This record gives sequence, structure tokens and C-alpha cells, in this order.
Amino acid sequence: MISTRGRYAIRVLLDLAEHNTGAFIPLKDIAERQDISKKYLEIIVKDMVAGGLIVGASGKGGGYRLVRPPEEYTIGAVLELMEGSLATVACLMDGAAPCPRAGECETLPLWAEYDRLTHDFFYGKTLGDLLKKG
Amino acid sequence: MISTRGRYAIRVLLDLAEHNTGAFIPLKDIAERQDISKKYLEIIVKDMVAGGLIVGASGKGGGYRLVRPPEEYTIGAVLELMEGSLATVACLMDGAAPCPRAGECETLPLWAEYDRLTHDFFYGKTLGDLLKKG
DNA sequence: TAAATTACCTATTGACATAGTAGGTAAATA
DNA sequence: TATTTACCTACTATGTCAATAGGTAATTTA
Repeated sequence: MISTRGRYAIRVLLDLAEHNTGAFIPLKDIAERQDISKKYLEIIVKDMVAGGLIVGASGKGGGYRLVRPPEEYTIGAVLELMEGSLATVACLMDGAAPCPRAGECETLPLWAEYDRLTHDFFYGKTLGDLLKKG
Repeated sequence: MISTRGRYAIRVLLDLAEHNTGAFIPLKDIAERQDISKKYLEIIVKDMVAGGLIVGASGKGGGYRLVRPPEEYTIGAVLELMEGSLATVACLMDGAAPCPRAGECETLPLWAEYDRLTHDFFYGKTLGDLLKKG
């Protein structure tokens, strides 16, 4: 299941895109609009900054801002950053130890196919696509 | 992420299908072949019996058996039983409290679409499909 | 009828993730 | 200098996951 980390991150990005005036947007405003605990969002946006999704500026007039146009943010990349991985089973995770049964495993192709489906779906959507629907 | 409960359940069903002679198959044999703790499998097959996927028989000559031909087991139904839900986000879970933001939520359509994709994928596959590949 | 085999039952555990909260410091602006 | 804002470390309650432990009940075979 996709956790709040990934889901809130996308909502933050959408909020930044929709209120983009060129100026920095304070997290307080985002938290109020999105009705999410500001303290919890702090943890999430910190990782978003570290991952290069947004930039932050301290002090009065500070806040956060997108670094690219919305069309250049794929949902897949955002989720992968925030959730650690987009993998749907443990044996297909990025740094997972290779399963000794992989060669004979009759279920692996199923998970691999679903993984591909998931990957293609989320990398085929951008922040811009979500905006159009709003 | 799909947990061992769902993944092991499918492997148990596959094992039962492949070694089906009409007789009951002891869990001990399945656990050895699949290299999964028998004690842990006990918990899993218990739920599979409760969910009507298989039947068990006690005593010597006992074990477990499928109740239908493999083609009539959809992977979706198995996973839904074992994982509790196939939902990919909390707000789309079966008994979830309705989200007060659902009407205005810009991300909900994304999750709903992915949910549909997931549902269709797993309900479109049966145990029989996995056997053919082996 | 006794022994063996098997399912079936309740309870417990260690490790980890999730979704936060609490209380600060540093930086920038007016 | 006061205010605003990001940024930092630490803590916590709750729950899930993946088992393990130690039994009882049912059934067959010798």
C-alpha cells in the first residue's frame, strides 16, 4: 500500500504548482490548505528537498518552490523517492538479496509482470496530468 | 507490498495443484518442497480453509486438497482473502471511513485508476495460468 | 486398542514501519 | 532587533509482519 509519505508528497507538489507565483510558499500555508499536520509535513518536505524535487528558503518570505514545470515531474519518480521503492514484492526490491528459488519460482513472473505494470503506470503520469483534471 | 501471506498461499495452491492425485497432501510435504516453515504455513492454510479455498482432513492419510479445478481460482480472490484487501491506498479500502476530502481530492482519481488496474490484473489471472508457465 | 500421523488451536515474540509529536536552532527579512 | 520561516534531533504510540512454542483433537493402521 502507498503510504502517507508518497501521497502527501504529491499533494504538496500539487499545492506548490497551483499556488505558484514565483515566490516561495510557506509550509504553514500548505499544511492549512491540505489539512495535514505541519510538523509531519516537515519530515516529508525535508526528503523532497534532499531528493531534488523542491527547494526551500529560510527566513521571512521563505518557503518552498518547484524546481521544474509540473509536466517534468513523473509520479513514479516521486513515489519511488518517498516510498523507497515502487516494488510490489520483497524479492523485486532494488537492493534485495537475490532469491535462491528465483530460477524455479512459478510465481515470480506474475509479480514481475505486475511490477512492470505498476512502474509503467506511475512513470507514465506526471504532475501536469493531475492538474488538468482539477 | 504483497506480503508472505498472499505469496505463500499461492505457492501452496500451486503445490496442491501439481501434486494432485485425488488424495490429501500433508502440509509437511508442502512445507518441505516449498522450503517454508511448516508452523508458519499452518496459520496461512487455516485461513485458506476458512476462506473456502481448500479443505483439510485430520489423521493419517490426511492433509489438504483443492476444492475446484485450478482455472477457477483467480489470483485476485486469493490475494484479497489473504491480504484482507487488494486496495493500494487506505482511502480505497473496503471498510474505510469515507474521506471528507474525497470530493475535492485531486489525487483520488489517480489511486482509483491504479486500484482498478490492480484489480483487473489479478482477477484476470488464475492458478491455471501460472501452471501453464511452469 | 495402542501407536502413529495429521490437522487444528491459543498464545507469544522480536523486529520493523507508520504516522505522527515535541522542542529546539539557524537563517533571512522588515 | 523582532519576526518569520526552514531545518534539526529525538521520542513515542500503535500496529503489522513473520514467525515460534507448545499443546489438543481427529483419524488411520498395525
